Amino acid sequence: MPLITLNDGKQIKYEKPVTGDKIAKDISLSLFKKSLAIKVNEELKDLGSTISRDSKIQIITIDDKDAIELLRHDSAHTMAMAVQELFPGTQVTIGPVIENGFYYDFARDEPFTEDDLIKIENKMKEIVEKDPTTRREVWERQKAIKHFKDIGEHFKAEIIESIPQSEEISIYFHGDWHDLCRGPHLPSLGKIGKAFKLMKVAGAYWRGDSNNQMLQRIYGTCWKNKKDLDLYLERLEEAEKRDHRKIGKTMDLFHFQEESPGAVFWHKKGWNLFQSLISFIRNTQLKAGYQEVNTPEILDRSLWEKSGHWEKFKDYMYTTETPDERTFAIKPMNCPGHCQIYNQGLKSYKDLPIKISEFGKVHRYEPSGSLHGLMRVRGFTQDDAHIFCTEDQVTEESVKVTKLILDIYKAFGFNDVILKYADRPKIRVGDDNVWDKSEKALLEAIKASGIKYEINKGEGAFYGPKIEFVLRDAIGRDWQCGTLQIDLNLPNRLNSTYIDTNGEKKIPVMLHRAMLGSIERFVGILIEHYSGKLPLWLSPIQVGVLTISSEQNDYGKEIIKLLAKNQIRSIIDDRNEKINYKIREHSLSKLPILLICGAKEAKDKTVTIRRLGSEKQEIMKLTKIADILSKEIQMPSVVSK
RNA sequence: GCCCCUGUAGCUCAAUUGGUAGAGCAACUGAUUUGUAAUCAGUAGGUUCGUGGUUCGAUUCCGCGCGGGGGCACCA
Repeated sequence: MPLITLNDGKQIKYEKPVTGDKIAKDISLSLFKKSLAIKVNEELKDLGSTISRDSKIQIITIDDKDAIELLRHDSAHTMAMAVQELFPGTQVTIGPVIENGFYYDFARDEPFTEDDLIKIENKMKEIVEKDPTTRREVWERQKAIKHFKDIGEHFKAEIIESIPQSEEISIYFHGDWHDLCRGPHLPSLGKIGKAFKLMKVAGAYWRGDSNNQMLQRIYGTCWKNKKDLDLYLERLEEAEKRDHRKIGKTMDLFHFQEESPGAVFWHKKGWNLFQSLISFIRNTQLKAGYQEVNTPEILDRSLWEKSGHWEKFKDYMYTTETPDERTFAIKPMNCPGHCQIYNQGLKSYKDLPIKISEFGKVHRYEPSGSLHGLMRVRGFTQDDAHIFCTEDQVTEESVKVTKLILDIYKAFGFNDVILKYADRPKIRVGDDNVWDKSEKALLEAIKASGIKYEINKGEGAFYGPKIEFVLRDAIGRDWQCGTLQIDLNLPNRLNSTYIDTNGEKKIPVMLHRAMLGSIERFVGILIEHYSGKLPLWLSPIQVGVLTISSEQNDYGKEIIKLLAKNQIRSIIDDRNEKINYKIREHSLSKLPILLICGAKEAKDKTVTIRRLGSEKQEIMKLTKIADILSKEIQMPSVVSK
């Protein structure tokens, strides 16, 4: 005799088991018409499911947070239905809900074309219009396997075989069409509404394994109403406008070319930006007790064998044979080099921690399909550092690194950061008690930061646990940049030691850390974050002096000389063009400060300032300008305690 | 690496059933000396990514290679 408690506290007593739709109807007919599903004791279920025990329930309508997932899941089914109607013989596999939408993976020999997508979307609209009702059945496992094999759905049969025995095999019917599915689903497909759109076709491996067959994945998006759909599409457009590849071209920062895929040609403005970042990091970490070094680009194969990288990554390393028949690898990382510097001379516990940093350029032969503008390249520069310390120092050092990284991010306006913590994997090196210590140290560092974090269980490196630093940009996208890893393995392999208080040789713990990660990639992230409108201190050109007519060209040259003396990066535009033309051109190139000088300014020894994004004009004395601008262009100062 | 799409002037894009390429912006030249987001006129600019093939003829159709894009897989 179930006693149903609604989320407003009201209770309804039923004499026998009751379905969700009955409850909704009993509350009000208008609610029933809107209802999409039911939450029973916090678990989302079909509206038609039966409740036989006392339960706390909530009727889910389009206004509930959970509704959108149902809509997207049903959209995936509708798409599969449409595909199978239009392209008989296509096998369905899986079709989950993802952020902003859904996809479904299909097995079909013929590729889907852009035109097919339109056809499929139209067919989906037809299906939604017909509004087929949903029915759930539970099948006996063997019967289900046989059924799906008989109708040629071999992937589905394989999925059923892998479902744990404890779970039931539920089949959902939408009208005549049916699919194996865990559910829950909407009462009928008409409830999906009209705010959906198919986005793109892509390849995807069956079960995410590159050894398996490649399937065709169709991505779609679905929202609760047209307005939300339009907002989403606008957001995509906005992201496209910010694309660093596009902005990088228009701002003349860098380019790529065929002869070196995945390698950046930095133009003078891009390189200036790049160097500003390095200066900032250099200043900040020198204050935090790091020593900067530089190690060889090319090192003998034997060192990589010793470090273990050869065995694991040799297919992704660039190598070179020299005339004396030696094999060298172009460094894919800096740590073995840093161990060599550490190893020079005997170290005492009193010397630790030793923090070795390098803006090391590394090369990795990344898979061709993974290359993506500055975000994934084959040659990149890390703001890398390795901290050699005793086991007792690990916690303190981890806390310091975490704090330093978060402070650095704040300087760019990245205040929304999350941490991902990955602990010991199944296959690993090192004693469990050292793992215990390392994991504890990292967790303490995370807790000390007060930042929210996620745990990636068993995802740590084979040599130690790690934290990854993920920042959220101005339009809400997440980028993984920094990393802090505890390494219990490499110092041992490369014979790094120190003498402890008892005069015994010990192996130090090594912390790997990068803050921006790849500088190349970070430049890309910044371009997209700021949409090209870089803060003054990062702008390759900070000030443009624009003359109104050629009469003021000498005065303009006087100004840029003054600015250069004060290390303000400036250019003069003394072309014979209208002021409107010059302003437009430099505004489009995202030049932050324009100093306009005409006859009036030249006479009064002033300039008129116009800042990017504002039409306000401000007149300033030439005697003050250097002072004011020098202050404004200062890079942020981070003192991390 | 795998699947699909794609590659035309410095940039953004055109070129009807296959008939050896065209526009805007930029560049260059000249005129204009200009007051807060495009002054006017003229000139020049291309082995249509490379390479084979089909064809009387290929930017267009086909094969291969390379690059780029969207995903998947990978990411020390």
